[in-house]
Amino acid sequence: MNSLEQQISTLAKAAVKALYGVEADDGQIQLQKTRPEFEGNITLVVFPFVKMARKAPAQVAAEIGEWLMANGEELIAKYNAVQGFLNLSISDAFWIDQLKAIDADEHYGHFEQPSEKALPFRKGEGVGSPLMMVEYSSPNTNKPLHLGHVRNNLLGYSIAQIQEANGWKVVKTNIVNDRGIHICKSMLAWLKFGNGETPESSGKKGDHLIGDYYVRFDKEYKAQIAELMAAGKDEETAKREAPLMLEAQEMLRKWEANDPEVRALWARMNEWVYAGFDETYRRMGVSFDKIYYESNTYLEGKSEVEKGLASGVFYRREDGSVWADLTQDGLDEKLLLRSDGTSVYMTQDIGTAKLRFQDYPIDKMVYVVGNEQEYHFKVLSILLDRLGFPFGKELVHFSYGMVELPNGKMKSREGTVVDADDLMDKMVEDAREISKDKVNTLQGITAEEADEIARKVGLGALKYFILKVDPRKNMLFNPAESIDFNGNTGPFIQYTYARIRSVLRKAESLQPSAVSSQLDPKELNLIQRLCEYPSIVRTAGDDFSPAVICNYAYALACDFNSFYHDLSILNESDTQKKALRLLLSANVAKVLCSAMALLGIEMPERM
RNA sequence: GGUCCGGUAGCUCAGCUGGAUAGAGCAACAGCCUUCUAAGCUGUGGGUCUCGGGUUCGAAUCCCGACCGGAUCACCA
Repeated sequence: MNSLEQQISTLAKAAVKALYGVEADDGQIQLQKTRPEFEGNITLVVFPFVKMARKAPAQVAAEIGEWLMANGEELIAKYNAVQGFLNLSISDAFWIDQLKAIDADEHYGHFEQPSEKALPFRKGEGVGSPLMMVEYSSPNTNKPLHLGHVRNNLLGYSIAQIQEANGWKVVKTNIVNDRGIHICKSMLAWLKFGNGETPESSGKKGDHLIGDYYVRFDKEYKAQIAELMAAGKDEETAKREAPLMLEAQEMLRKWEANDPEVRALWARMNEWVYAGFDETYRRMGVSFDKIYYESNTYLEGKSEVEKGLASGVFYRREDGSVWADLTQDGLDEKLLLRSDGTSVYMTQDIGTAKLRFQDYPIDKMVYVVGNEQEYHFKVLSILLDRLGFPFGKELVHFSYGMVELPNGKMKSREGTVVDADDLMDKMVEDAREISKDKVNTLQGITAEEADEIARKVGLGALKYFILKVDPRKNMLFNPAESIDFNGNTGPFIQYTYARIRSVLRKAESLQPSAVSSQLDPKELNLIQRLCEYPSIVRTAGDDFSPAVICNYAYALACDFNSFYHDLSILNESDTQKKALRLLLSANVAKVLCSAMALLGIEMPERM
């Protein structure tokens, strides 16, 4: 609730008290933005008072309207009552004050402290902002990043920005799954079929090179299975006994036993992958404050499980495997250590949590991981809590939906993936193509500037396309249809910004003190929109939803374009009106830029 | 089968803490550039908000029940 809503709310309560002698509670004060087809800015829904007034809704609305006009201290300029809706027109002076306040606030829309709703269990104990750790990306090191990872990375990065704006100290982290059978598969295929190929020798990006051998492994493995089945084995047996699989498993055992050769190869190939990932991350514009590797955390997890075993949180079965009993919580029993003593995913996550908590005073832990792992995180939350991690019980699994292709899910091994690097290339290329038609507006720019614009716009289109969808929902990506640059898109918002910047470049300095005191409806509408921004940031933070920011930025850009179309800024002869429009435009640009920054989208000065 | 999530225009999606005649974009059609960037603006057509009950002044929104789609319930990650 912003200050206007607060003021109206207080006045409305007083009106109800004075007119009908009843104390209205907060839940009965329902305010909404007035629909465009009616006159007014803010609307009070009076249905809740109809019973206590024992009058027709329209009459109640009119009575409250009259009272507010008489007692509203010039805040309310006009009112009209339509059925049970009381539409209030707020005075121009109020809006102009709001605009000046927004202009004066360098960090408009950013908060010092998290909202009440988001406050953690350690409330008040620490000094300064509470700390939120956001884990995202978390790739396997056997293949390059694809569109699914892109959604994860963009959501994770954006959520981190949004929470920072909401007053959290945020640590972005990445847990790299750098060990396991999948990496061994790539390693083995490379040894057998690679002929010593390196990123340098082939010119391939390291992660792509490794990914190629992962696919190669699968191909050869399937051939062996087919061979065994042709020789009379059933499928299960063939899968289990295929020589390549046995070799890969042997390699994993050697890795766990610290075999120097296997470890050296593993380290070398992982380095190739990291170099490739770094490039993709840099291009995507995401970053991390701290990176953990599972090869370093899984042993920590084992010892945590041992401790839990000693303290009776877990139990050991006859075959030596270790389990947690979650039946009290309505869940199953969960394996933590296999009978051969090796760790599972859950074990590693416990170990990672331990190290993280040693490294940072975490108040809130957020895992950005797909919705197929909801059960896993439900269990992890309970286990961390039982093991005594303060953030365990309230950990947030920021669960998002899959990215689907027209023919279904993406599968790395089957090659039905949209590669992250290719996709970014394509987007930037498309942006460059489109801007070629705009030579008249972009004349005189250097090749570097043109590259920068294409990069920002192409990536902006991609990021907005992904982030505007409610994270919880599955989303569809059709590679055959290119992502739009018109309509409800990133470039639309960037274009709006570039237009404003162009106007501001041509204008003299801003003079907030010399603005007009009269507002055109389009101007008022824009100011009102700007006023919504802080509460939008709060909602996006509380709900973990970059989509909320997207919707807002789009609405703001729409409002501005309508204003821009109807009213002249630089050619306005009334200097006070001109000053107001410049001030307004500058602040729309500021808020658009701020909102897009929360999405990780950069704004071009011209396009 | 149990649990969780989703179903809104031809397509992609908003709206969901109950409020006025359910909104955008794309696609289709018709207009607007001698004037601050036309990646823009304006208009037209397009809906059984999956279905059936219930709650109430009022339901796309809340509750119950179907149906459809997805995820998950591994000594996988």
